[in-house]
Amino acid sequence: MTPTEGGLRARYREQTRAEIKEIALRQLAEGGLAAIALTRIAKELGLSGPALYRYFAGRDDLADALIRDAYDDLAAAVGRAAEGAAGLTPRERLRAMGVAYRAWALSQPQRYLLLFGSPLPGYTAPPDTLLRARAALGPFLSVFEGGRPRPAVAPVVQQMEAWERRDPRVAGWVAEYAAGGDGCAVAGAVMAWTRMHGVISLEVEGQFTGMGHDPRALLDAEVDTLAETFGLG
Amino acid sequence: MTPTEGGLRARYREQTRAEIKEIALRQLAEGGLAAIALTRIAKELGLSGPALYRYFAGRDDLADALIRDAYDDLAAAVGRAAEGAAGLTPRERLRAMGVAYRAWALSQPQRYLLLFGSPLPGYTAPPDTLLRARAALGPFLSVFEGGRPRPAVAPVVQQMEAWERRDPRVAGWVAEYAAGGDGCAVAGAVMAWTRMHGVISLEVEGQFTGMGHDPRALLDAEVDTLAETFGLG
DNA sequence: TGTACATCAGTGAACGCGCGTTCACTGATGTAC
DNA sequence: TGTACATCAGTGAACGCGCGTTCACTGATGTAC
Repeated sequence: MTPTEGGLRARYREQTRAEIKEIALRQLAEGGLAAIALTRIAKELGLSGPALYRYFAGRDDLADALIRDAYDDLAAAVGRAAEGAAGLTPRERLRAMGVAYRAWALSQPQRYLLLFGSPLPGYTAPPDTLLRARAALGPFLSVFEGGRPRPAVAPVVQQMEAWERRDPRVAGWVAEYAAGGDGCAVAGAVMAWTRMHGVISLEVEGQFTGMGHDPRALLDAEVDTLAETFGLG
Repeated sequence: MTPTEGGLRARYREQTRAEIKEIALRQLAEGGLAAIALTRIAKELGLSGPALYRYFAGRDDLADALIRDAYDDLAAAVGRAAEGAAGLTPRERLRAMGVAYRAWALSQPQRYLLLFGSPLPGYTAPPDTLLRARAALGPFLSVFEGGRPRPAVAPVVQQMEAWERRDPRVAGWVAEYAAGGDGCAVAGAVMAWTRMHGVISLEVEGQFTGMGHDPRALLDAEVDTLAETFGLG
């Protein structure tokens, strides 16, 4: 008998799974991915170590779940920002989404690094994370739709167009977020991603310590110059 | 008696230190920072574990040395690229240095992540790494010297100017690489850094897997648009 | 409504692992007179 | 040139640590007739 849909057991089970992930997130925040230890999670929950294997197949399985949740959470945060700026100009929407992206990262640095920091050698994320990552980037597509990119980024735009023609899943992804999307939309979204990551990851890692600038101003500059490069209004 | 300058013992000592770092670098390349283990280094060297404590005060001390070396190596690579492109236009020099920076990172990904990847919680790099990091960024200063930055980056330029006025060590740093350097030079160098890091770190971590673009083209686009933004020739 | 059975959550003991680091020591190498 | 001594490299044993994971098990909870 698989546990009934809304049965008591099934509900308790989901609740315990959630508690486990919650404690794991706290350990992650305090000491990074390496600090997540099933043994200590169990102790904190008042359970014995092996009990956790009722809820997760092992350490990697737990890590998978955390990564999935984090991508979905980030995608939701970016999505909310996009909705909130729905009526504004592309440039303003881009800025709002960039701010939301950064705020998400700063509020939980280790969780950001879980997604975009150094990968743990020997651990490979599950394949469906690719889709979740694209969902987080999706709202950026619509910003760059119909832009007039400058010649300097033309090669990237062309490569993205070719990619979209080649891979139907990509075309589907673009269509979902930007009905008339083209290579320009993909190129813009990817470049927004790399630029935000460049600033935010260094900030989150503390590499800006002792430097005389406001990281937020740096991010704004990146966003604005990107809007210029892609000819956004 | 401290070991004589060029004495036999001192030379052997330096040689063994170098061998230890060499093996540690190999372990780093294979499994990241977490994979560096004194025990296994000793075994590979044919020594007992405690023997390593003659050469390094402990694991953190060894990590310090690796980080110092890596920064110096990166700075040398960038410096060579700068020298090789000495006579060219600022835009061409920037591109040459960007290519060298990326090549260094790709040729030894884990070493790049040692410098710019997720920091190991609990470990703090020694203070002098700040100077070494600036040395690696130094050659970029001269590229942006005398540029005409667009309004979108004006806030960053102003912040950098204020920083330069406030902190004499920064002024010294700038003077060393760009005699007539100003806030524009610092802003350009920092933005070059964050943009390169954005592209290169994601590439090195494998985040571009399955995507339809050439990372090199992406880096070129970043470099070219940056040259435009700062009004380089 | 009661009973027999399957399914589940959780336990305690144990395995095996590699790690960083300290300690008291031995023997070789260099140095000072 | 020889001798006494300080300094160094390196050893082997040991400590203490926490980890992931497997296993056989007990008892409670749900389910089917």
